[in-house]
Amino acid sequence: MAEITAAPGRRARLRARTLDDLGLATRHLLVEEGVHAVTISAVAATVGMSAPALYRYVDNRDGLLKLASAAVARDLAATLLDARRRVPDDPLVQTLTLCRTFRSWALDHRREFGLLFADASVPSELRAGGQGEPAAEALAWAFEEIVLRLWAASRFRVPADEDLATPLRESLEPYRERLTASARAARLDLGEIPLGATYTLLHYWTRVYGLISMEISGHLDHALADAGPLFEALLTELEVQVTGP
Amino acid sequence: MAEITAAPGRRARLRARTLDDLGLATRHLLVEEGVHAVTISAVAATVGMSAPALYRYVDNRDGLLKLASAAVARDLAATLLDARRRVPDDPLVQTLTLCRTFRSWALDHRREFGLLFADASVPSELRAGGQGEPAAEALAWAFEEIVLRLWAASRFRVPADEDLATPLRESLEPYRERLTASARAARLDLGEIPLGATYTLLHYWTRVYGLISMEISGHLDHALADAGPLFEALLTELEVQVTGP
DNA sequence: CTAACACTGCTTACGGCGTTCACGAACTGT
DNA sequence: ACAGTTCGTGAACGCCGTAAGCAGTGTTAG
Repeated sequence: MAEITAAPGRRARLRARTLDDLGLATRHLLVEEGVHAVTISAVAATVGMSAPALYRYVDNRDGLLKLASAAVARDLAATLLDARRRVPDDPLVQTLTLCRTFRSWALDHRREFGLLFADASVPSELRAGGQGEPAAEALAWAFEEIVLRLWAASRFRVPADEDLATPLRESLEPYRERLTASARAARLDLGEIPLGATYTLLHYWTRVYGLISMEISGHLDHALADAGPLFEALLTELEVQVTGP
Repeated sequence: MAEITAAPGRRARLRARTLDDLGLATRHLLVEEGVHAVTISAVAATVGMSAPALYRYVDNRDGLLKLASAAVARDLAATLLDARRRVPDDPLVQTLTLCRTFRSWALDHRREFGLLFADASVPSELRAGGQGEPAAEALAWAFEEIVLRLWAASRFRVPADEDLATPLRESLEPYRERLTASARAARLDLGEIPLGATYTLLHYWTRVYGLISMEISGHLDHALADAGPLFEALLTELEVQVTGP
């Protein structure tokens, strides 16, 4: 039920509008009052329908969250793309911009951030991208893509293969393949990506993402009033890694 | 209501037993079926009472989670203390042990981990320690304490004050004071803790905690089948930092 | 020892929520 | 104009959290 593929037409457009409205209303409730306030009846009331009517559009309550989630993911993607477009076509600048933009977005959209990345309530079911790609993966790829570009452009220093412990090398191998595939799909020609580069990528991604998510979830509150400077220190480290000491 | 301070006696002991049972039942449901399965009636059924009877022991559904949360926090604390006790009295060894133990515990107790640290559903209300200290803070302090001890013992290299950007220095200052106070409370005499040491502390704590929480919430799945080697690489880095290159 | 009290658990009851269903209204293509 | 699809409604069910009143049973003061 729900999700009927309709031929394009006036009716289909109306349906799409309603779906948008539902996503919007859901998101509004989510932002203003939290996930617990996202209830079928509340959303229905917001868009001016009766509760059961929503079932023409979504399968259940989680469907609403999925809807909002997709909208939020689009919003985040647009924000990141936009920030990147406003900035010189330099991979380093773009990398730093991406990180900073992601952090500000997260700080300005804490509950949406929770919905997309954190919430354990509906785990791994909420998909954002078209092909069923979780938002977190799409975001990771945005980071990976620009850092790979950065690496391709500057060939910054990365650990040599033999400096990586054997189990680490083995666990990175599939990751390198996935990166190579993604890069090819994005028409990025990088030749052979060294394992050290994938390690460095993961290193910074885990730190960037980890720091932001800790900040959002309040796990840094006991130490810092503002995690901004710590985040900037991280970016500086990244910059030094790329431009050399 | 609930939480009546009773004089010690047979009845009080019975009450304590029931509270334990409730925590246990809650935890069982949480682990086996997820947070959503933790419902007043389900817990009541598990312990063989009628649902309203639970209100003699907790204020509401969240009270159950609080109960379980406290039990889980005790369990984690015991696990960590125990692991530390089984290991030589060397700060470096103990630090590494603490980190590894925390990670294994988290992997073995994903839902409990979510309850203690992640869940946005009942945020910042669940307190674990006696004085209303969130579990995350207690855990952070466990890490901080041993690393401070490690620093005191080996005075490993940390960034000089002037190598830290000014805003970072300023944002670390209150943290240093809090650490100094905590250290004093724990009868750890360290003299003046340099800002660089607090930075290094925060650096590794964010990486350790960030990595584990990313692994648990599945945000590394797209890259690694097993984050173990990456985690070990992090610990190696910490070790190198301490013992020197 | 017994009378008053505190504690515990039960039944009953209410309101809110998610969800299903059967019905009618409105729109669509022919 | 008609048959079929789509959309929205009100009624209804079951589950859940929670409140209130009632009835036993341990506890304690006289």
